[in-house]
Amino acid sequence: MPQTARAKKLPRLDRRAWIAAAFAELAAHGWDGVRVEPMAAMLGVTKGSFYWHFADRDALFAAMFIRWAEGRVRAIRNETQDDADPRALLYRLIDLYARGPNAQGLAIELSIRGLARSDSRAADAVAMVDGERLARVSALFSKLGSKSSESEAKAFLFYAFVFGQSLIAGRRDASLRSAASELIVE
Amino acid sequence: MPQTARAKKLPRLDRRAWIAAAFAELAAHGWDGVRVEPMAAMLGVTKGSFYWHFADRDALFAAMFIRWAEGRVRAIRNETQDDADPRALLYRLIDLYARGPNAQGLAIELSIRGLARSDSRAADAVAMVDGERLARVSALFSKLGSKSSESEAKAFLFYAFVFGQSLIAGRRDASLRSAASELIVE
DNA sequence: AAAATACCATACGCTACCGTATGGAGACAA
DNA sequence: TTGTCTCCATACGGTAGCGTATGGTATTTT
Repeated sequence: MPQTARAKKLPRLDRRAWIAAAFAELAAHGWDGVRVEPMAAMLGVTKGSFYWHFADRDALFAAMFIRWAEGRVRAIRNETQDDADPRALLYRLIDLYARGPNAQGLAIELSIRGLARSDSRAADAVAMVDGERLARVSALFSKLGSKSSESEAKAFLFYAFVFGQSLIAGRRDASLRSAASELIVE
Repeated sequence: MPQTARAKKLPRLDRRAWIAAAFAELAAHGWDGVRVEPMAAMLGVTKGSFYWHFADRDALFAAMFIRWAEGRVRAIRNETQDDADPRALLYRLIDLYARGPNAQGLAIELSIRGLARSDSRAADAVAMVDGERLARVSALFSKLGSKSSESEAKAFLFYAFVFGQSLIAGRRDASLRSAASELIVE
């Protein structure tokens, strides 16, 4: 019997497709959701596909760490490249990480940071991303007139706030958030 | 044959013992680690014990949410009750949540906050805790001379920083942390 | 066209748990 | 002592998912 091609047009999958699906599940249900067989069903294939592209489930995780780190580093570079007003850029960054549209990316970030406490590869990935982000934001504060040491402290405060704020309370209080933002940027 | 009492003296377990063990596993391996049979083995009993004290695994989770919320509310009340210098109290709170000894409690907190995005009971628990914490810290800033609205914003910033800082980087930079702390408390 | 290669289906064994059913063992009361 | 109640052991059936083995189809290469 024919192997029941899953969509007539059979768009063979590659690693990227699997990784993308894995990130979607990670955002929706955490690491518990990233399971081979259910994902295969959603993609309309079987495990056979997965185990051709990846050695095992752990190899998928490793690939996710690397892809996430690369993507985040590229993102922060783009977001801080245009030389607009540094102050406006900072506010834009806060919005970028706090607002609704990025809820998925935020969930992914928090999940990876959660794993980083026990998985060294995940820890390496967040260290890389944090290093780049802190350096970029620190540079912005320097442009605003802070000394080197002070701009580093402000950058640390800035990012700690951005992520901490995402952990606290429902996103009901946008006014509280903006008020707190002003306290940082001055 | 005798039922091989697990320690000669057989200290029967109660709900509290199970919940305590569950929190230990949660801190160490996340929600994935909170599993009935492995925990029973560590406690030196069998599942029979668990399913006598709890209806199922989900009932354990529910109990953990409640216990955690109650404990955290009690804790923040104790920590802000003595009327020492508000400024010193704020610095002490930062240390309390950031330093090493509380790594376990922090891991638990982050795990629960992670679940809160999909579990409404967990979300209720963190909402209760956040409400109490923000109220208490807001009161401290008010004592320092801030207006009502401003002290709320500062409390929000304060707690966002405290938790965000725990997510960022290894705890290598204590100096960065203290410098950022001063930026908040002034 | 034939052969090699890339990608996937099918089927299987295996382990780790969940939850249930039932029957004790030990304490405490009558 | 005899019952009753609390707490746990043992044993079982069931499911979900991991990884493997093997063969089949489509696609590219020669």
